[in-house]
Amino acid sequence: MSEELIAFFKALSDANRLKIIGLLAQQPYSVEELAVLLDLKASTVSHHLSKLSQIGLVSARADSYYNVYQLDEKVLEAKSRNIFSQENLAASVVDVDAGAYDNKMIKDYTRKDGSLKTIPAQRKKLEAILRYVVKAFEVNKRYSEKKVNEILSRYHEDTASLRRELVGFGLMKREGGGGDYWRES
Amino acid sequence: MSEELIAFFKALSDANRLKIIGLLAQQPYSVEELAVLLDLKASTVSHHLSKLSQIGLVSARADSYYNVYQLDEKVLEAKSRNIFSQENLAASVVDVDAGAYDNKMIKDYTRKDGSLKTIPAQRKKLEAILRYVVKAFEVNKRYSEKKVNEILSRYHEDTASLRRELVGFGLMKREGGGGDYWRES
DNA sequence: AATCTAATTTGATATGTATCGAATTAGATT
DNA sequence: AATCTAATTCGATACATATCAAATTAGATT
Repeated sequence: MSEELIAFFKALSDANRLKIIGLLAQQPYSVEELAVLLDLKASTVSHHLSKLSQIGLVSARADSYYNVYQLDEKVLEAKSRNIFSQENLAASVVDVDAGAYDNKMIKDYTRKDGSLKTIPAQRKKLEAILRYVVKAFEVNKRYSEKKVNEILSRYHEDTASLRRELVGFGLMKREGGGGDYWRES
Repeated sequence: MSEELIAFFKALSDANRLKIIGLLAQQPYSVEELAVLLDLKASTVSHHLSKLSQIGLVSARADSYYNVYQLDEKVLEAKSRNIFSQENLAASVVDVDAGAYDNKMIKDYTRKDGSLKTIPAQRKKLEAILRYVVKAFEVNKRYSEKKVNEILSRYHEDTASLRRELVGFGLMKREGGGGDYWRES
Protein backbone atom coordinates (compact mmCIF):
# COMPACT_ATOMS: atom_id res chain seq x y z
CA MET A 1 0.00 0.00 0.00
CA SER A 2 0.89 3.61 0.43
CA GLU A 3 2.35 2.98 3.88
CA GLU A 4 5.40 1.53 2.23
CA LEU A 5 5.88 4.61 0.10
CA ILE A 6 5.59 6.91 3.10
CA ALA A 7 8.07 4.80 5.03
CA PHE A 8 10.42 5.09 2.08
CA PHE A 9 10.26 8.88 1.97
CA LYS A 10 10.43 9.21 5.73
CA ALA A 11 13.51 7.07 5.82
CA LEU A 12 15.19 9.39 3.35
CA SER A 13 14.08 12.68 4.83
CA ASP A 14 16.86 12.99 7.36
CA ALA A 15 20.25 14.55 6.75
CA ASN A 16 22.23 11.92 8.63
CA ARG A 17 20.50 9.05 6.91
CA LEU A 18 21.28 10.60 3.54
CA LYS A 19 24.90 10.87 4.64
CA ILE A 20 24.87 7.20 5.59
CA ILE A 21 23.57 6.31 2.15
CA GLY A 22 26.23 8.46 0.55
CA LEU A 23 28.96 6.83 2.61
CA LEU A 24 27.72 3.30 1.99
CA ALA A 25 27.62 4.10 -1.72
CA GLN A 26 31.41 4.36 -1.50
CA GLN A 27 32.12 1.33 0.66
CA PRO A 28 30.61 -0.75 3.47
CA TYR A 29 31.02 0.56 7.01
CA SER A 30 30.44 -0.75 10.51
CA VAL A 31 28.07 1.00 12.90
CA GLU A 32 30.96 2.27 14.94
CA GLU A 33 32.75 3.72 11.95
CA LEU A 34 29.62 5.49 10.78
CA ALA A 35 29.11 6.86 14.28
CA VAL A 36 32.58 8.38 14.28
CA LEU A 37 32.29 9.72 10.75
CA LEU A 38 28.91 11.36 11.46
CA ASP A 39 29.84 12.40 14.99
CA LEU A 40 26.88 10.55 16.46
CA LYS A 41 26.49 7.88 19.13
CA ALA A 42 26.37 4.29 17.99
CA SER A 43 22.85 3.91 19.33
CA THR A 44 21.65 6.75 17.12
CA VAL A 45 23.32 5.28 14.06
CA SER A 46 21.79 1.94 14.87
CA HIS A 47 18.40 3.58 14.92
CA HIS A 48 18.99 5.15 11.51
CA LEU A 49 20.26 1.92 10.02
CA SER A 50 17.21 0.14 11.29
CA LYS A 51 14.98 2.53 9.35
CA LEU A 52 17.06 2.16 6.23
CA SER A 53 17.01 -1.60 6.45
CA GLN A 54 13.24 -1.61 6.96
CA ILE A 55 12.83 -0.23 3.47
CA GLY A 56 15.45 -2.66 2.19
CA LEU A 57 18.03 -0.07 1.24
CA VAL A 58 20.80 -1.47 3.40
CA SER A 59 21.67 -4.84 4.88
CA ALA A 60 24.16 -6.06 7.45
CA ARG A 61 26.88 -8.66 7.28
CA ALA A 62 28.57 -9.92 10.45
CA ASP A 63 32.35 -9.62 10.40
CA SER A 64 34.17 -10.50 13.59
CA TYR A 65 33.10 -8.00 16.20
CA TYR A 66 31.55 -5.73 13.61
CA ASN A 67 28.23 -5.47 11.90
CA VAL A 68 29.16 -4.23 8.50
CA TYR A 69 26.36 -2.50 6.60
CA GLN A 70 26.20 -2.27 2.84
CA LEU A 71 24.00 -0.45 0.38
CA ASP A 72 21.72 -2.49 -1.83
CA GLU A 73 22.18 -0.62 -5.10
CA LYS A 74 19.63 -2.74 -6.92
CA VAL A 75 16.87 -1.65 -4.59
CA LEU A 76 18.08 1.90 -4.93
CA GLU A 77 17.72 1.86 -8.70
CA ALA A 78 14.45 -0.03 -8.67
CA LYS A 79 12.89 2.36 -6.18
CA SER A 80 14.01 5.49 -7.92
CA ARG A 81 12.62 4.24 -11.20
CA ASN A 82 9.05 3.68 -10.07
CA ILE A 83 8.57 6.12 -7.22
CA PHE A 84 6.06 8.17 -9.15
CA SER A 85 4.68 5.35 -11.22
CA GLN A 86 1.02 5.34 -12.09
CA GLU A 87 0.43 2.58 -9.56
CA ASN A 88 1.96 4.55 -6.75
CA LEU A 89 0.04 7.68 -7.60
CA ALA A 90 -3.19 5.75 -7.79
CA ALA A 91 -2.45 3.85 -4.59
CA SER A 92 -2.11 7.00 -2.56
CA VAL A 93 -5.56 8.13 -3.60
CA VAL A 94 -7.31 4.80 -3.15
CA ASP A 95 -8.93 5.65 0.17
CA VAL A 96 -10.04 9.15 -0.80
CA ASP A 97 -13.80 9.53 -0.94
CA ALA A 98 -14.36 10.80 -4.47
CA GLY A 99 -17.93 11.88 -3.75
CA ALA A 100 -17.04 13.77 -0.59
CA TYR A 101 -17.23 17.17 -2.23
CA ASP A 102 -20.67 16.70 -3.75
CA ASN A 103 -21.89 15.16 -0.51
CA LYS A 104 -20.70 18.13 1.50
CA MET A 105 -22.36 20.57 -0.87
CA ILE A 106 -25.62 18.63 -0.69
CA LYS A 107 -25.36 18.63 3.07
CA ASP A 108 -24.64 22.36 3.15
CA TYR A 109 -27.33 23.45 0.72
CA THR A 110 -30.33 21.19 1.29
CA ARG A 111 -32.96 20.90 4.00
CA LYS A 112 -34.13 17.62 5.47
CA ASP A 113 -36.83 17.37 2.82
CA GLY A 114 -34.23 17.66 0.06
CA SER A 115 -35.14 21.18 -1.08
CA LEU A 116 -32.48 23.85 -1.57
CA LYS A 117 -31.90 26.58 1.00
CA THR A 118 -30.34 28.74 -1.70
CA ILE A 119 -28.84 28.28 -5.12
CA PRO A 120 -25.02 28.46 -4.75
CA ALA A 121 -23.37 31.44 -6.43
CA GLN A 122 -19.97 29.76 -6.85
CA ARG A 123 -19.59 27.77 -10.00
CA LYS A 124 -18.06 24.64 -8.51
CA LYS A 125 -20.66 24.47 -5.77
CA LEU A 126 -23.46 25.16 -8.19
CA GLU A 127 -22.21 22.36 -10.37
CA ALA A 128 -22.25 19.91 -7.45
CA ILE A 129 -25.80 20.93 -6.54
CA LEU A 130 -26.94 20.61 -10.14
CA ARG A 131 -25.50 17.10 -10.28
CA TYR A 132 -27.70 16.38 -7.28
CA VAL A 133 -30.83 17.98 -8.72
CA VAL A 134 -30.55 16.37 -12.13
CA LYS A 135 -30.98 12.95 -10.55
CA ALA A 136 -34.69 13.76 -10.29
CA PHE A 137 -34.94 13.18 -14.02
CA GLU A 138 -34.84 9.81 -15.71
CA VAL A 139 -32.11 9.33 -18.27
CA ASN A 140 -33.19 9.77 -21.90
CA LYS A 141 -36.82 10.48 -21.04
CA ARG A 142 -38.26 13.65 -22.60
CA TYR A 143 -39.92 16.30 -20.41
CA SER A 144 -41.97 19.36 -21.39
CA GLU A 145 -40.84 22.68 -19.97
CA LYS A 146 -43.91 22.70 -17.77
CA LYS A 147 -43.06 19.27 -16.37
CA VAL A 148 -39.44 20.31 -15.85
CA ASN A 149 -40.55 23.34 -13.85
CA GLU A 150 -42.89 21.21 -11.76
CA ILE A 151 -40.09 18.84 -10.81
CA LEU A 152 -37.60 21.64 -10.16
CA SER A 153 -40.06 23.45 -7.93
CA ARG A 154 -39.53 20.67 -5.38
CA TYR A 155 -35.99 22.03 -5.00
CA HIS A 156 -36.31 25.80 -5.35
CA GLU A 157 -38.87 28.39 -6.40
CA ASP A 158 -36.50 29.89 -8.95
CA THR A 159 -37.10 27.10 -11.42
CA ALA A 160 -36.06 29.25 -14.36
CA SER A 161 -32.53 29.65 -13.02
CA LEU A 162 -32.20 25.97 -12.20
CA ARG A 163 -33.42 25.03 -15.65
CA ARG A 164 -31.08 27.45 -17.38
CA GLU A 165 -28.04 26.30 -15.37
CA LEU A 166 -28.80 22.64 -15.94
CA VAL A 167 -28.68 23.26 -19.66
CA GLY A 168 -25.70 25.61 -19.33
CA PHE A 169 -23.60 22.98 -17.59
CA GLY A 170 -24.67 20.36 -20.09
CA LEU A 171 -26.47 18.23 -17.54
CA MET A 172 -29.69 18.51 -19.50
CA LYS A 173 -30.24 18.99 -23.24
CA ARG A 174 -32.87 20.94 -25.07
CA GLU A 175 -34.09 20.30 -28.57
CA GLY A 176 -34.04 23.22 -31.02
CA GLY A 177 -35.72 26.45 -29.95
CA GLY A 178 -38.62 25.61 -27.65
CA GLY A 179 -38.70 21.79 -27.66
CA ASP A 180 -38.53 19.23 -24.89
CA TYR A 181 -35.78 18.66 -22.32
CA TRP A 182 -33.99 15.43 -21.50
CA ARG A 183 -31.17 14.15 -19.37
CA GLU A 184 -28.38 12.31 -21.11
CA SER A 185 -26.34 9.54 -19.55
CA MET B 1 23.02 21.37 -1.79
CA SER B 2 21.64 18.52 0.20
CA GLU B 3 19.09 20.75 1.90
CA GLU B 4 17.06 20.71 -1.25
CA LEU B 5 17.05 16.94 -1.37
CA ILE B 6 15.93 16.70 2.25
CA ALA B 7 13.16 19.22 1.64
CA PHE B 8 12.07 17.11 -1.30
CA PHE B 9 11.82 13.92 0.74
CA LYS B 10 10.23 15.65 3.70
CA ALA B 11 7.61 17.14 1.45
CA LEU B 12 6.72 13.66 0.24
CA SER B 13 6.81 11.87 3.57
CA ASP B 14 3.29 12.66 4.59
CA ALA B 15 0.20 10.62 3.74
CA ASN B 16 -2.02 13.59 3.01
CA ARG B 17 0.54 15.25 0.78
CA LEU B 18 0.89 12.04 -1.21
CA LYS B 19 -2.88 11.98 -1.58
CA ILE B 20 -2.81 15.55 -2.84
CA ILE B 21 -0.24 14.58 -5.45
CA GLY B 22 -2.33 11.60 -6.44
CA LEU B 23 -5.43 13.75 -6.80
CA LEU B 24 -3.67 16.49 -8.73
CA ALA B 25 -2.28 13.83 -11.05
CA GLN B 26 -5.89 13.27 -12.16
CA GLN B 27 -7.02 16.88 -12.43
CA PRO B 28 -6.43 20.32 -10.88
CA TYR B 29 -8.27 21.09 -7.64
CA SER B 30 -8.89 24.14 -5.51
CA VAL B 31 -7.79 24.28 -1.88
CA GLU B 32 -11.36 23.98 -0.71
CA GLU B 33 -12.06 20.94 -2.83
CA LEU B 34 -8.94 19.23 -1.61
CA ALA B 35 -9.90 20.04 1.97
CA VAL B 36 -13.27 18.35 1.53
CA LEU B 37 -11.84 15.36 -0.30
CA LEU B 38 -9.17 14.79 2.36
CA ASP B 39 -11.43 15.72 5.27
CA LEU B 40 -9.05 18.41 6.46
CA LYS B 41 -9.39 22.11 7.16
CA ALA B 42 -8.46 24.49 4.37
CA SER B 43 -5.65 25.97 6.45
CA THR B 44 -4.06 22.56 6.79
CA VAL B 45 -4.30 21.91 3.07
CA SER B 46 -2.82 25.32 2.42
CA HIS B 47 0.11 24.38 4.61
CA HIS B 48 0.65 21.16 2.68
CA LEU B 49 0.39 22.88 -0.68
CA SER B 50 2.93 25.43 0.44
CA LYS B 51 5.44 22.65 1.10
CA LEU B 52 4.73 21.02 -2.22
CA SER B 53 5.12 24.27 -4.09
CA GLN B 54 8.39 25.01 -2.31
CA ILE B 55 9.91 22.01 -4.04
CA GLY B 56 8.26 23.02 -7.28
CA LEU B 57 5.94 20.05 -7.54
CA VAL B 58 2.72 22.06 -7.70
CA SER B 59 1.75 25.56 -8.76
CA ALA B 60 -1.40 27.66 -8.40
CA ARG B 61 -3.55 29.40 -10.93
CA ALA B 62 -6.16 31.96 -9.86
CA ASP B 63 -9.65 31.24 -11.13
CA SER B 64 -12.41 33.50 -9.85
CA TYR B 65 -12.64 32.96 -6.13
CA TYR B 66 -10.53 29.85 -6.28
CA ASN B 67 -6.85 29.10 -6.21
CA VAL B 68 -6.57 26.10 -8.44
CA TYR B 69 -3.49 23.96 -7.91
CA GLN B 70 -1.97 21.78 -10.55
CA LEU B 71 0.78 19.18 -10.60
CA ASP B 72 3.92 19.95 -12.53
CA GLU B 73 4.55 16.58 -14.14
CA LYS B 74 7.79 17.66 -15.72
CA VAL B 75 9.34 18.35 -12.36
CA LEU B 76 7.98 15.05 -11.13
CA GLU B 77 9.71 13.10 -13.86
CA ALA B 78 12.93 15.08 -13.65
CA LYS B 79 13.16 14.62 -9.91
CA SER B 80 12.43 10.93 -9.93
CA ARG B 81 15.07 10.38 -12.56
CA ASN B 82 18.00 11.85 -10.68
CA ILE B 83 17.10 11.39 -7.03
CA PHE B 84 19.92 8.94 -6.45
CA SER B 85 22.28 10.32 -9.02
CA GLN B 86 25.97 10.29 -8.34
CA GLU B 87 25.89 14.02 -7.69
CA ASN B 88 23.21 13.73 -5.08
CA LEU B 89 24.93 10.86 -3.33
CA ALA B 90 28.21 12.73 -3.31
CA ALA B 91 26.57 15.97 -2.21
CA SER B 92 25.13 14.41 0.91
CA VAL B 93 28.57 13.28 2.00
CA VAL B 94 30.41 16.47 1.18
CA ASP B 95 30.60 17.74 4.74
CA VAL B 96 31.55 14.43 6.33
CA ASP B 97 35.03 14.42 7.80
CA ALA B 98 36.66 11.50 6.02
CA GLY B 99 39.58 11.36 8.44
CA ALA B 100 37.42 11.41 11.55
CA TYR B 101 37.79 7.71 12.22
CA ASP B 102 41.56 7.62 12.00
CA ASN B 103 41.76 10.80 14.08
CA LYS B 104 39.60 9.30 16.79
CA MET B 105 41.70 6.14 16.89
CA ILE B 106 44.89 8.17 17.13
CA LYS B 107 43.34 10.20 19.90
CA ASP B 108 42.23 7.06 21.74
CA TYR B 109 45.44 5.10 21.43
CA THR B 110 48.29 7.60 21.70
CA ARG B 111 49.86 9.58 24.50
CA LYS B 112 50.80 13.24 24.26
CA ASP B 113 54.26 12.30 23.04
CA GLY B 114 52.76 10.27 20.17
CA SER B 115 53.61 6.84 21.53
CA LEU B 116 51.00 4.06 21.67
CA LYS B 117 49.27 3.14 24.93
CA THR B 118 48.51 -0.30 23.48
CA ILE B 119 48.34 -1.94 20.10
CA PRO B 120 44.63 -2.28 19.16
CA ALA B 121 43.34 -5.83 18.93
CA GLN B 122 40.50 -5.00 16.51
CA ARG B 123 41.49 -5.10 12.91
CA LYS B 124 39.89 -1.83 11.80
CA LYS B 125 41.39 0.06 14.71
CA LEU B 126 44.75 -1.55 14.21
CA GLU B 127 44.65 -0.52 10.58
CA ALA B 128 43.96 3.10 11.50
CA ILE B 129 46.84 3.11 13.97
CA LEU B 130 49.18 1.52 11.45
CA ARG B 131 48.28 4.23 8.92
CA TYR B 132 49.38 6.68 11.59
CA VAL B 133 52.61 4.88 12.45
CA VAL B 134 53.71 4.35 8.88
CA LYS B 135 53.95 8.08 8.38
CA ALA B 136 57.22 7.95 10.33
CA PHE B 137 58.80 6.42 7.24
CA GLU B 138 59.68 8.29 4.07
CA VAL B 139 58.05 7.03 0.92
CA ASN B 140 60.29 4.81 -1.25
CA LYS B 141 63.29 5.06 1.06
CA ARG B 142 64.83 1.73 2.06
CA TYR B 143 65.32 0.88 5.75
CA SER B 144 67.23 -1.97 7.37
CA GLU B 145 65.32 -4.10 9.86
CA LYS B 146 67.41 -2.62 12.62
CA LYS B 147 66.49 0.92 11.55
CA VAL B 148 62.84 -0.04 11.26
CA ASN B 149 62.82 -1.36 14.80
CA GLU B 150 64.52 1.76 16.07
CA ILE B 151 61.84 3.98 14.54
CA LEU B 152 58.98 1.75 15.69
CA SER B 153 60.32 1.73 19.23
CA ARG B 154 59.27 5.34 19.51
CA TYR B 155 55.69 4.07 19.30
CA HIS B 156 55.68 0.76 21.18
CA GLU B 157 58.12 -1.68 22.69
CA ASP B 158 56.64 -4.57 20.71
CA THR B 159 58.36 -3.53 17.51
CA ALA B 160 58.15 -7.02 16.06
CA SER B 161 54.35 -6.99 16.09
CA LEU B 162 54.19 -3.51 14.61
CA ARG B 163 56.63 -4.49 11.88
CA ARG B 164 54.78 -7.67 11.06
CA GLU B 165 51.38 -5.94 10.92
CA LEU B 166 52.69 -3.12 8.75
CA VAL B 167 53.79 -5.68 6.22
CA GLY B 168 50.67 -7.77 6.70
CA PHE B 169 48.38 -4.85 5.89
CA GLY B 170 50.53 -3.90 2.91
CA LEU B 171 51.57 -0.57 4.34
CA MET B 172 55.22 -1.54 4.11
CA LYS B 173 56.97 -3.90 1.70
CA ARG B 174 59.88 -6.25 2.26
CA GLU B 175 62.29 -7.47 -0.33
CA GLY B 176 62.81 -11.23 -0.65
CA GLY B 177 63.63 -13.17 2.54
CA GLY B 178 65.62 -10.89 4.81
CA GLY B 179 66.11 -7.75 2.74
CA ASP B 180 65.28 -4.13 3.42
CA TYR B 181 61.86 -2.57 4.12
CA TRP B 182 60.27 0.39 2.40
CA ARG B 183 57.02 2.34 2.36
CA GLU B 184 55.25 2.62 -0.95
CA SER B 185 53.13 5.59 -1.96
C1' DA C 1 -17.27 51.53 -2.65
C1' DA C 2 -19.07 47.86 -0.03
C1' DT C 3 -19.50 43.15 0.60
C1' DC C 4 -18.51 38.31 -0.14
C1' DT C 5 -15.51 34.28 -0.37
C1' DA C 6 -11.48 31.53 -0.54
C1' DA C 7 -6.81 31.44 0.80
C1' DT C 8 -3.25 32.33 3.77
C1' DT C 9 -1.03 33.38 8.08
C1' DT C 10 -0.63 33.04 13.00
C1' DG C 11 -0.80 30.87 17.56
C1' DA C 12 -1.65 26.86 20.21
C1' DT C 13 -1.57 21.98 20.88
C1' DA C 14 -0.61 17.24 20.34
C1' DT C 15 1.89 13.83 18.14
C1' DG C 16 6.18 12.20 16.11
C1' DT C 17 11.08 11.52 16.11
C1' DA C 18 16.26 12.38 16.41
C1' DT C 19 19.40 12.09 19.91
C1' DC C 20 21.70 10.59 23.99
C1' DG C 21 22.94 7.61 28.08
C1' DA C 22 22.24 3.39 30.35
C1' DA C 23 21.14 -1.35 30.26
C1' DT C 24 20.97 -5.41 27.69
C1' DT C 25 22.08 -8.65 24.06
C1' DA C 26 24.84 -11.20 20.70
C1' DG C 27 28.98 -12.90 19.47
C1' DA C 28 33.99 -13.42 19.25
C1' DT C 29 38.36 -13.90 21.57
C1' DT C 30 41.11 -15.71 25.19
C1' DA D 1 33.93 -20.94 30.72
C1' DA D 2 35.06 -16.30 31.37
C1' DT D 3 35.77 -12.00 29.42
C1' DC D 4 35.69 -8.51 25.87
C1' DT D 5 33.45 -5.64 22.33
C1' DA D 6 30.13 -3.90 19.22
C1' DA D 7 25.37 -3.61 18.42
C1' DT D 8 20.89 -3.12 19.84
C1' DT D 9 17.12 -1.89 22.84
C1' DC D 10 14.97 1.08 26.25
C1' DG D 11 13.72 5.37 28.63
C1' DA D 12 13.98 10.21 28.70
C1' DT D 13 14.29 14.66 26.49
C1' DA D 14 14.22 18.23 23.16
C1' DC D 15 12.99 19.67 18.78
C1' DA D 16 10.05 19.30 14.59
C1' DT D 17 5.57 19.35 12.52
C1' DA D 18 0.56 18.13 11.36
C1' DT D 19 -3.61 19.91 12.67
C1' DC D 20 -7.11 23.12 13.99
C1' DA D 21 -9.34 27.69 15.20
C1' DA D 22 -9.14 32.43 14.77
C1' DA D 23 -7.51 36.48 12.49
C1' DT D 24 -5.95 38.49 8.40
C1' DT D 25 -5.29 39.05 3.47
C1' DA D 26 -6.31 39.02 -1.48
C1' DG D 27 -9.46 39.23 -4.91
C1' DA D 28 -13.92 39.00 -7.15
C1' DT D 29 -18.74 40.18 -7.30
C1' DT D 30 -22.41 43.37 -6.64
